[in-house]
Amino acid sequence: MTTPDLFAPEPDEAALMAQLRQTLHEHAHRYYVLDAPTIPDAEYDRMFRQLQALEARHPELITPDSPTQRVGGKVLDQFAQVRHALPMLSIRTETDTQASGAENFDARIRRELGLTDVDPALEYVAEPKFDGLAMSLRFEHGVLVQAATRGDGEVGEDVTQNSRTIGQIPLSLPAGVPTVLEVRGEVYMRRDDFEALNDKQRSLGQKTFVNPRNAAAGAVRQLDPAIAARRPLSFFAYGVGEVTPPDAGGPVWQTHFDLLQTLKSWGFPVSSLVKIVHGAAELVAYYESIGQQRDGLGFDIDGVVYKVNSLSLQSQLGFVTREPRWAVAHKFPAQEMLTTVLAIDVQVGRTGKLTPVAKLAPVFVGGVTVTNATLHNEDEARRKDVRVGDTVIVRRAGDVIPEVVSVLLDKRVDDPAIFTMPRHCPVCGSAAVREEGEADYRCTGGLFCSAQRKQAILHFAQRRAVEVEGLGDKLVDQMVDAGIINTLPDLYRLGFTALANLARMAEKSAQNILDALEKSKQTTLPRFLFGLGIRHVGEATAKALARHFGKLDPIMDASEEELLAVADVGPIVAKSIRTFFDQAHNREVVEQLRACGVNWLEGEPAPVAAQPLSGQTFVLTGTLPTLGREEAKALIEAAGGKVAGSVSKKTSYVVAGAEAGSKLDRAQELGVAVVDEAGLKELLDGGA
DNA sequence: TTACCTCGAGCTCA
DNA sequence: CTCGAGGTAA
Repeated sequence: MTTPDLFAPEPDEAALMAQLRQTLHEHAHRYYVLDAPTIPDAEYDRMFRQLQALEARHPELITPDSPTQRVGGKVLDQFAQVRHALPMLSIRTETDTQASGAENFDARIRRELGLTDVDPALEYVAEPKFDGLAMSLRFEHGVLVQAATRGDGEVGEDVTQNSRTIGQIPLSLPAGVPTVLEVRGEVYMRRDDFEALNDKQRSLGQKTFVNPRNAAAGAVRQLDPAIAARRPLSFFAYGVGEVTPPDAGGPVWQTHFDLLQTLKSWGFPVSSLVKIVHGAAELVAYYESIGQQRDGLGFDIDGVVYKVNSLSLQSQLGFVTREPRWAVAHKFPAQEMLTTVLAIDVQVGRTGKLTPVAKLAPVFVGGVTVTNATLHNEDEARRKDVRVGDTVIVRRAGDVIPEVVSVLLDKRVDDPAIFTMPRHCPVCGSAAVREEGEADYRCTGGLFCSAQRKQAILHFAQRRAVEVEGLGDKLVDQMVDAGIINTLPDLYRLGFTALANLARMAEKSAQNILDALEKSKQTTLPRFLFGLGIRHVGEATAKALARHFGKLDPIMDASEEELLAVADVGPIVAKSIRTFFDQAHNREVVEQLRACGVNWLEGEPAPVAAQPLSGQTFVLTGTLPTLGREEAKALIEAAGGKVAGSVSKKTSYVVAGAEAGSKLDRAQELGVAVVDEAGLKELLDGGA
């Protein structure tokens, strides 16, 4: 034998380390997930320190799944982007927040599956909808390698380091798990942990969090994992993403419930409130039962989720665009609170639209402090009859936008004046008029109105338009108020001194703005078009116009008829574009911007794509053998056709499926051509 | 719409 | 220390 290398680990040290890791994993699972520790904390700490000591001596033996690695991460300077192997889809929300809303889901599923009343009740899994943030955990060969936020569903942020600090997330899985396993679930904060955290924050003189969800979201977004580790987070698994079985064999699970049970056996926390239920009545009962338990749960939920249990039925049901047809989120009714109306302000938008906004005494509703609620327009304000001084019920509708539900009339005092929209713009004093058939009043001041000028500049400078980095609303306010900017081209004529004279604008900031302006000159036609702020021309239309014409001048000179030839441009949009470029001052702005050096690469007009169905109108009736209604509609529209709701002389074809109704009779009366699904497919292929 | 985190930079006071 | 901008999330 040669002289032993003094620094090599003894064989039994390596084994001891492996064994410590294993034991610590087991106890961590009992402690964090099962909430039933079997050894004293001190004993756990002793083993943990022993492993730490061994790892300090043999850093090469540290494994990424070692319990000591939960807090070892380094401070990041930003989160990396991660593309999800399988997109993280969103779940459709049932709009009816009565318990009976659950029946809609059951009815929809039965209809999609072609079941009748005599067929037996369907099996569902019902689970609470946790109020936290969605997370996807990727395990390869049983080791946690990546954790990502949901992002836009396709691409999220890599928050692996922070996820490792969450005790309930296993770092390694038992042998025999799939080689690739993505577990999806919700990171959240328990209410008691949230309270304790806020107590601690208070005692440290640091700011407290408004609600558990925001505290959890904040923790996950920490660049320093050491801070994240001090925020007590929890996790519930509710599904999977990519799964590659070791043997690459057939389906791993038959039902969603099996899947959850397996995840549980592998060490993931799965809610004990997850239940198998049958048929509409049990869905309703589940919703009611969870609603009653809600306050006592120890964590926040905002509803329940129903899923079809059978995975084969799930795949049979498939997806509508990005949402699975086999699941639905059923939220509890939005929380409502009483507050008073302090004032009704009128805001002026970019297009001059006047919007009444109720200024409210601050109330805490559904986790946030609400102080504003839009009243949309005069009719809406009158319909609700909101007046200054009124006591009103507010809620957060559809999750986010605060809404005045109603006025408590018996609490009204002094008979305040009915709200009327001012006939003059509150900012510039120009006449405000309401066109025939329109709901909105508009300030007629145009660019004379400083509010509209500000909005126009902000719109032009935003990221999705020409992007002037660092130019936000406060700065635009200052510049317009100081009179150093009036029109868009003025932006590019700004001098350093004029800028540097503004508040909080010293040399460095002024130079940054000038650099950003210089950079923004090189842009693209769609961005520029969008940035002009032509009514009804959003990003999509700007792109379509740019693609169709290739250059700006032909767009400025196009007749309404020529504009109508652009995909998705109808008479209203065409007229709006024409009106915009008919105004001399708008053309002047464009010329001056070009003269200031704003430029883009112009292209060639795109040949009008051969659209096999353009100009033709279809009406769908009955159930088609393979295509869903939405799918058929999308296919027809993609081929340039239109789908109408009822049959008339102008209808080109009626597409009839099984159990076609009166529309088929009407087609025959009018002599409209009738085709089946196969016939439709031929038409779709026809010109392609 | 509100809340959170992060960054760069200006302001304020020692 | 404070502010504004910019990003993310629900």
